[in-house]
Amino acid sequence: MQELREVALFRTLDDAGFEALSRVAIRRRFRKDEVLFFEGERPERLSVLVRGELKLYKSSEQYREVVLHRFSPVTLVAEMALLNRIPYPATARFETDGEVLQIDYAAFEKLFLDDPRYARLMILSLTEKIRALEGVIERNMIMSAEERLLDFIARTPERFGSVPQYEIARELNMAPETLSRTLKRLVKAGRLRKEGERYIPAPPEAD
Amino acid sequence: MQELREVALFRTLDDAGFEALSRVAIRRRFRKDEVLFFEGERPERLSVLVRGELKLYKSSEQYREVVLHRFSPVTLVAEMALLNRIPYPATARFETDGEVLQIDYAAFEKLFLDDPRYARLMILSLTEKIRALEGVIERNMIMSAEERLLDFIARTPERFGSVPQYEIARELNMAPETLSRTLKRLVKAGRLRKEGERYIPAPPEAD
DNA sequence: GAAATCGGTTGACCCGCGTCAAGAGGGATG
DNA sequence: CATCCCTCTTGACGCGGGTCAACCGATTTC
Repeated sequence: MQELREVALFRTLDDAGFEALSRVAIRRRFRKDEVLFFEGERPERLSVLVRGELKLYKSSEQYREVVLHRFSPVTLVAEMALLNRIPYPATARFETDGEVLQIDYAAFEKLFLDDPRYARLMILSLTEKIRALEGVIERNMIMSAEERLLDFIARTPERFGSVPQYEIARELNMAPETLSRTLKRLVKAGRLRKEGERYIPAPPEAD
Repeated sequence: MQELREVALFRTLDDAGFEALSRVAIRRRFRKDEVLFFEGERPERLSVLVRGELKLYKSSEQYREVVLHRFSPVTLVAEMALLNRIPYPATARFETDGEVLQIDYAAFEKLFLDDPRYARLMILSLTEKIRALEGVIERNMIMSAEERLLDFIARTPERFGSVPQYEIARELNMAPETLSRTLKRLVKAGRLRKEGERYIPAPPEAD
């Protein structure tokens, strides 16, 4: 249960509180592609991701899928729904094998709701989620595929070459074909340079 | 300054606190189309909308525009940015003439940060914003124009007739032409019935 | 009563991007 | 060496929805 110590929220606990928390926490294992919870389900427990990659996404009958978050350990998952006792607004699915620790709501409430430090941390965690959602909107509704790609290369140039392109395409929410075409177009327009597997942004100067 | 009493957050204040708040609050008037703050600007003050309609939106050079919120009085605006001292992630522009009360950050901090009730209310306000953002994502990325329209009619059928259609189109984030065409298509397909100015959902039964 | 205005409709067209299908290169494996 | 299998590329095509422009009533204004 040592992983619990890594969650900022739980650092507010004294040893007795932590002891109590450990007693009620349940460890659950998941395989790749298994679902932690579905959109619309009612949350019963607080989940803490301690191993594996977890994807939180919305989807429709029309097969569209929008990834709201990709969680890496160690982090709280979907505390918003739990706090408000509302159905999960999205589905969480493991992208690798993974593990969560779950704490039932009653215990969670007893341990935290009266602790003033808890509130500060919860506010922090919530503002993080707001920023993440704003990022999703920014990237998927404001930016074109081309802008998204340039932004991605500027932020994490090392991903090219270390990971297959279809993987990058998924992260960028575009078809692999679109990625390939966009790369080619940008190189031809002189806005990117190809160096081996990598692509680096070219300054907008004529030579 | 009586409007301040209407904000949930400020109800936590005792009379002395409220008195102090009133002394530091500044009232500012805005005309339609004026900007309260721009995306990227650093927040200095907490703004409370007390009159008029305020639109919070993101936009890009490619002229795309996504409305994150439409605020009606009385409500806090963009407290997230202020809390985290980060630049505003979006632009706020008045859609009608309006007024805000502004409280500078130092005063705000002094009055609230130590009040435990404040934290609960701030958490509430933040979770509201998260839900709103999730709604934006749901409506604009998951739903098609048709689904958005049906959803809108199901929720607020009375808007048709009481407001021009181009207005409704803007709320639904689609061109007026698209709205007109979609309405026509749905009526022809028997999924909507037109009653005067109104449209009502038709059950999916053949007669 | 003619002209202007305004909201809504309709057709033509375009753009971004997804999907489908057919290669093209390059390791691994027989 | 030949054959798979992967990943990436390329072309053809389609779909949703935006934009432009013309047009159609219904009111208002002169």
